Amino acid sequence: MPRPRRSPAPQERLRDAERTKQRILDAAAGEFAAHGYAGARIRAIAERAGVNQQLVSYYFDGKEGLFRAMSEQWQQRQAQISEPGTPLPEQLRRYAMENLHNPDGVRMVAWNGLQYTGDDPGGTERTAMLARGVEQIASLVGDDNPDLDPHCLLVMLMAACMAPTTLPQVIAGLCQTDPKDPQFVEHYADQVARVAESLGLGADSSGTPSPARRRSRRAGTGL
Amino acid sequence: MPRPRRSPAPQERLRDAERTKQRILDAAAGEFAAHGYAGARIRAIAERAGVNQQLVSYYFDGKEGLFRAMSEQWQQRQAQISEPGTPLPEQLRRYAMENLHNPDGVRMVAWNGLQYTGDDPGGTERTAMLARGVEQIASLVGDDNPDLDPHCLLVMLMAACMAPTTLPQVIAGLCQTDPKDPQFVEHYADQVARVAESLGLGADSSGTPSPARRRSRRAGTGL
DNA sequence: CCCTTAATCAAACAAACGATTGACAAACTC
DNA sequence: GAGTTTGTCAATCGTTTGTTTGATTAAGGG
Repeated sequence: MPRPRRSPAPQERLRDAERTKQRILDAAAGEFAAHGYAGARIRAIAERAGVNQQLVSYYFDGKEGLFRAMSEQWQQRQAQISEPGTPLPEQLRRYAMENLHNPDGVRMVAWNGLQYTGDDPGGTERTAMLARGVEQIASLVGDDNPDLDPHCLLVMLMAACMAPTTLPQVIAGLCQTDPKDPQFVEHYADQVARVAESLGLGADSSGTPSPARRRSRRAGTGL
Repeated sequence: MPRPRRSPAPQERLRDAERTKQRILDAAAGEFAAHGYAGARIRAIAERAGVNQQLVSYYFDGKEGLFRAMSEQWQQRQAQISEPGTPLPEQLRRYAMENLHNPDGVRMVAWNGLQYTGDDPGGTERTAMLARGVEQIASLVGDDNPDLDPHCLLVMLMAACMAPTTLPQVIAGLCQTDPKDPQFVEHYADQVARVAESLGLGADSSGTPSPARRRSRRAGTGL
């Protein structure tokens, strides 16, 4: 049995600063997403990460420093999930599905919104990503309905996508469903996409017709 | 100078349990709305109310009891601000204006959403109020677009209305505006109403055409 | 193999939190 | 007006919080 003395693959060391830092960051993401900044507990984060509580102060600048570091890394990842060239309704459908596949990310944005005091750690990337969406909207709805502000419209759609995470009480009361139920989230995501189509956003900038539409049609509204 | 010994108007007493309780409730609303449950401080609430901290435990069942009592009273008030018979776009415009006139109310709903664990203190009234909105939507959009779920649509619109409070970072980054600026909020509220109209919700159930539309028109969308 | 560096931990610390205690005085009862 | 009730407060308590200290041990370089 060959004993690898200097294996090229980094063998599992007992002490690895980078690995430990990442473990803490991941644990922090879960804890902050679950309870917000004020509700999160350093002890709980350390326990999740399986490390001593003191390491949080050792590697980061206390609770606030950890929160800032975690926010930046998180948003940096988050800003790279959008594929350009995808039709808007499909993009919205996918973002609404984040309520199911990445609820922590959605919650993070929501917490940051309520705790917003003027500075937005790592918000530049998200803004850049969203700006592309604004352009898509502008090119689609611009000549059709010149009184609609693309910026506001995108904000509305984004808020709408996040509703299963941000307004679960309302959904539970109104739809008589568990807001986390995969079937409902899928239904809701579909509805968001359909609303976007109804607003005339059903084609991407290259003129490709939206493939997501199924039985949806649009008769005269009488307006 | 007549000294009123038994004035019919309740003269200002030095000690008035009901008045103090209400002061605490009001202060609690401001504090909880500003910082959420975990971030709110009993000391700060007592300071806001101008009373001794101990009175919170005396009149209510600790922090949690105070939060519950405050939530119930708040939502009970909140559920009575909707005037039936108002066209949906106008109702939405007014609700979006709450971001300006009653930001605490909007923030309360948002905090409750993120902290939702299954029970919703006093959510029955809000559900009843929103159920009327669902019926309006159903009667308006039902035969026009049978694939749109009125429940989901109302949830989306409500989340969209709350965006200036729930997603101020996004608005600040995307619209280059102060999300609290009255001019912007007015603009945003107008936009929400216009979107509702574009979705075919521009008339109330009695068939009255929407009075809120100004320059908005509706050409063929090409769909 | 020794010695320095760095990663980790257990224990303790001061501050802040929510809650309790006991005293006191205004308001009400008779 | 005496006595009971009750609204209020100052002071303090036990707990939890985030952080710091000092010791311990793995890792790496000579």
